[in-house]
Amino acid sequence: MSLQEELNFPNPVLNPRHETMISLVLTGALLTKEGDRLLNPYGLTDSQFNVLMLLRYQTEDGQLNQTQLGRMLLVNRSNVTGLIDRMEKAGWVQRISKSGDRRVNQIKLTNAGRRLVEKAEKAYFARIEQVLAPISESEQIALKDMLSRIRQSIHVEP
Amino acid sequence: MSLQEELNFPNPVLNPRHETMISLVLTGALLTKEGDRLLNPYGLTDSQFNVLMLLRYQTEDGQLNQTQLGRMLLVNRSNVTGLIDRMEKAGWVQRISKSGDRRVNQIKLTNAGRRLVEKAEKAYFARIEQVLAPISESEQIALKDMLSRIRQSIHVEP
DNA sequence: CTTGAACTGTCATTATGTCAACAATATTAA
DNA sequence: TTAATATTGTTGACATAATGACAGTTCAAG
Repeated sequence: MSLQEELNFPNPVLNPRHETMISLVLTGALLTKEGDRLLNPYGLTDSQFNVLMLLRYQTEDGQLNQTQLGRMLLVNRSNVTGLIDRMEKAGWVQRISKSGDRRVNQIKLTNAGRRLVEKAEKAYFARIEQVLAPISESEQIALKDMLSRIRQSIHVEP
Repeated sequence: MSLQEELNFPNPVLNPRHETMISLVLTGALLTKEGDRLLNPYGLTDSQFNVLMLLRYQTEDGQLNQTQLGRMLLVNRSNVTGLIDRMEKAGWVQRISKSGDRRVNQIKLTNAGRRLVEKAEKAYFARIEQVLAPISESEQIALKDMLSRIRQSIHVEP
């Protein structure tokens, strides 16, 4: 199906670069929405799942502070306040004050949070397998390489 | 630069499918943020620019109703109300009641809206050229094809 | 023709994201 | 040591998005 049909456009997108751009943004958005849909039965949003996964796989000692979380999620640290507020209220993480730096909140998975992410990631990984099934292993490498080059190119000053 | 470095992760992402997934979502998010950054000097958000572009290039008669806009932007029509409210207040679009169906608002570019999108799209297209420059024409075709297959695969029932 | 279904736009609620400003705390320079 | 600078988390204002409910309108089945 063409991009034009997918988006209910009456006219084709003429500029090929523009079409590639739309295709990239659209795919990212649809994958995010699909993640949200999949995680909904677990009471999780996509952002909350990402926090749980970071605390599970991307810590030195099981803890990350809010600024580190913001950096890894690529969002402003002001967002992390509310995100952790809601997750703490749900009982999945807790704030622990850091000894030696009273500015810092260390965030840590609770047992409930760990159990939840273990369940949710199973469904998530299974769905990823399905969604990426039509891409062969060598294609996947080529895809990652192209995406990486595009991201590098964004960071170069316009 | 590896995905791990880009995201300030202390550990690598072990599952290759998961890494591809992260790469796709990340690239879409960064491109969207870059669009927002680029459009900011014009007083536009990414969503508002998309509305202007749809009204410029994807209409039969210069008009789209709010439900059509929602479908083309891939958002719920309830969001379009506020989006058009703000754009109408800014003077870029106007609501026109449809003769023959009193439920419908037809949305139309104003002259100010047309002038604005003509300026903004120049900067936008120029930036797209830069960002996608590291991808050759044949790579671009392969990329679009892979992305299209992934999107089709999302729509298949899990 | 009337009744019920479908569609359109709006609104409230919730969650996420931006940015700018702020107080508290740490760190660096003089 | 003191003064300037930087960092951390929070808050408020604003924009976007999903969902569910609603009234008004149109359409279709009977």
